[in-house]
Amino acid sequence: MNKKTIIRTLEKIALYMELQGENPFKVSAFRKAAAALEGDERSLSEMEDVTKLKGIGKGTAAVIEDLMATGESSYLKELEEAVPSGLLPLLKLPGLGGKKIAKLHQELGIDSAESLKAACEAQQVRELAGFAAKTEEKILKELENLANRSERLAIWQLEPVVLQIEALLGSMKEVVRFSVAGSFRRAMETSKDIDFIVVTEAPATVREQLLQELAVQEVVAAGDTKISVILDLDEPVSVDFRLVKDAEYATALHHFTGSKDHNVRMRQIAKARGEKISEYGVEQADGTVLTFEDEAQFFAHFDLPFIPPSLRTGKNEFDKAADIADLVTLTDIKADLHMHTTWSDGAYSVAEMGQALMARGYQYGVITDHSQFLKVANGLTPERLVKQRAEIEAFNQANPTFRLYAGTEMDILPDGSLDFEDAVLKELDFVIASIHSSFTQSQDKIMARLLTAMQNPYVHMIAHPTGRIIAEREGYHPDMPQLIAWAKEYGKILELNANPYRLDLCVEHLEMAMAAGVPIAINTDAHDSAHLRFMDIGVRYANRAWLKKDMIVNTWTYEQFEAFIRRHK
DNA sequence: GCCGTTTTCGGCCCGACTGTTTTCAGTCG
Repeated sequence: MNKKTIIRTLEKIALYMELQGENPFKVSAFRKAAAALEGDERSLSEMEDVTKLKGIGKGTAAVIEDLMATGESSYLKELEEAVPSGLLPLLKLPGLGGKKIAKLHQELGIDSAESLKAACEAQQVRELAGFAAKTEEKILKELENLANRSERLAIWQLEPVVLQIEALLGSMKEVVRFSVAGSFRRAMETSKDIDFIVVTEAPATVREQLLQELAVQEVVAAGDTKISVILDLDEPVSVDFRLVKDAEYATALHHFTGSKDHNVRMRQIAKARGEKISEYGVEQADGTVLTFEDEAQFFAHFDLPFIPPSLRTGKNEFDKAADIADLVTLTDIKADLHMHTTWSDGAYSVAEMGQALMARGYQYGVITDHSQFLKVANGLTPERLVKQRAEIEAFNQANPTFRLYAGTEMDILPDGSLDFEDAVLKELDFVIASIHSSFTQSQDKIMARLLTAMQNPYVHMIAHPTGRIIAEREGYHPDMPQLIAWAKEYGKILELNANPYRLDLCVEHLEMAMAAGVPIAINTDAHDSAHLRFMDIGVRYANRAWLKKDMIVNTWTYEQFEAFIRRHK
């Protein structure tokens, strides 16, 4: 019996109890027990007594023991017999929670979306106490939506929308300051919607402008403090705007950045001190409300360091607060080691990319166009590589305060060989090896290809090591513990590709790499100078894995980096 | 169901909103 199964079982029990209209605190006790197991890094066999964990008591421990002894939970079985599984999807309907669904089941025998639809159409639902015609109509409408509603949207779908809205808010003179919040700010791979905190003294004007300027498909709510719209883009995107006063900015931003679990923990901390946190401020025992200039001051009030948004999981950020100082921030980044130019499939020249790197305040960077195998990307032959190097050197001559290196993103070919001979690689400053083809090969073959690259003395880094695209493509499933072991053995860098399409390595793999002491490079894989902005996403994503900054290659100084790339020469 | 340096009973994060009621329960983020 593994830990994940136990966690899932406890969560499933909570779900079924919810559908019985069970006491919400009892339901949340099972969720807390699951979270307690998840938050503990030890395996089950390493814990002698689970009830020692905060959040696990007699009841939940009994379920765990049952699972360990028999492989299943008799309690869950009872619940499954009592509650039709067809009710589970109904929890996804906005406006319906456990209590109402329990009532529909008990009073009308509803056991599925189909029977709920029939009952609404027969106008039986409006007869129940607590329900009426409006609720019935809403349920019918949401049942329609349930079928064709798109799930969470990927970060690469949301990022351009966020950028566009930021430009709009930045152009509005009534807007004092603003920030994106929610799960996007926490660098989650997918989000249900986008949240913005907007400071203004003229909410009505801002509201009208937003509704006018945005591609609004549907206005869900448009009050003085909250505007909620669905935008008509490639996919419909829900966006919430919270309009607040300047003094409320920090606490509102914190509140709407979440996560929910993080907020719960913060409020418990406040409560223990006789204070009360809300989005409007921190209420003192005497009733006065404190507000803060920014989130850092808000955290400082509770004797906490600034907790970066992507760490706000409610799981371990309070226990590991002392480690936050070791984490990377955008200002630590001194370079970008993976980018393309017009020599292959990029949109800007070598000089333009170099200028863009300098404009970001970096010390160095590497041009890494594709190699000859990638014909669709106009990959470079050895001859063109030589010509490109001359152009890079010319840039360096003209810009002595910055250093642009000549590199390549070389394909690892389907047959396991590398796209350039050692004689070619030897002449390059920095060599990235990556897989862009034959993703469906067996894991053995994929690993054999990666091993060739690992063993080549001129290769410095493996880019986007799994080949995944978020919510689109799983990639080629390398044996990650093995790959990380090789990286350690052969002294290679593994990439955190910061392009929001990829975020590869993922959080879990980054944690494994860091535990093994393998250096990571956060790179944008820019095909356009504007893509250099993805570094921000990469840094926030790296925080989620608690990557220490001295393990991150592109926080190194020019001298440190130089020493690393020259070590075999 | 879980928890306790105000505690073994009484509270468990907080506030807005909606739709139902006519003062509030349920849902949501």
